[in-house]
Amino acid sequence: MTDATDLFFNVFRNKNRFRILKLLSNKELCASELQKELMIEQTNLSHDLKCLINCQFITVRKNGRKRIYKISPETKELVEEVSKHIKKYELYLKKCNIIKEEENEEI
Amino acid sequence: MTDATDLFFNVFRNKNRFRILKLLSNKELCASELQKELMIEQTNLSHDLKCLINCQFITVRKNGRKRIYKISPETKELVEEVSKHIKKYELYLKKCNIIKEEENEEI
DNA sequence: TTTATATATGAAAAAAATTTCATATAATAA
DNA sequence: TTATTATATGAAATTTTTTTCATATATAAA
Repeated sequence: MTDATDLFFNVFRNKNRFRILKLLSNKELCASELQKELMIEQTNLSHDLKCLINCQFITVRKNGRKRIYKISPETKELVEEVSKHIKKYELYLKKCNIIKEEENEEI
Repeated sequence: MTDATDLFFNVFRNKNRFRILKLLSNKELCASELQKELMIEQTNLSHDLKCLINCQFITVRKNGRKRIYKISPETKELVEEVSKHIKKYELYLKKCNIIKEEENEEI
């Protein structure tokens, strides 16, 4: 069951994890900086960071009592490609939502 | 909460839905043909197809008692790009799995 | 028309993922 | 040392997704 496709989506499917990866694409950040940006619970963020580390999508290094997170070059490239596509098909994707909303109105 | 990123992942995150899109990238297929290829439950497939139709990632047309599914050109391009990336980083993604397995062994 | 084939649907059950909570650890400052 | 800051962890609770089940519908063949 765990082929490359699964592994890819296991990590990327999560909105917060994807947002973390996008932030780390710009520069290295520590957990508290990520927390401030993403407005998510500390403990929650910590779980997501662990997930990303397990998958080697990001790496950590200690600096005082902070931990600095860094995205891997391969993952950075991947995030940029996916972001590009989401942006490119934004209108198209938003249309999907309109259809869903119309469906809900019918009920 | 429903921005383009969410919408994108809502559809693409599912393994079966992604496999459907990959099959439809090659040629139009009816549900029973998809079922044979994917080896998934009829009712299950039907639910996934509905999801993809709702999002306009695929379209349907009737032909006798069969329904022929067709991927949209934009989605086809998107699937190809993501597939290309998954293939490119296959080894890298598989490493993630090894790490997870090692973690499990420690327990 | 009855039967068979192809597909859809909705609700319940099951599984998986995410969030919350309570607490732990590690490093530095006081 | 003790307190504080920064982050991690595991388990329980919650939420979301997927699967299953029972049944419906639509078309064509017999």
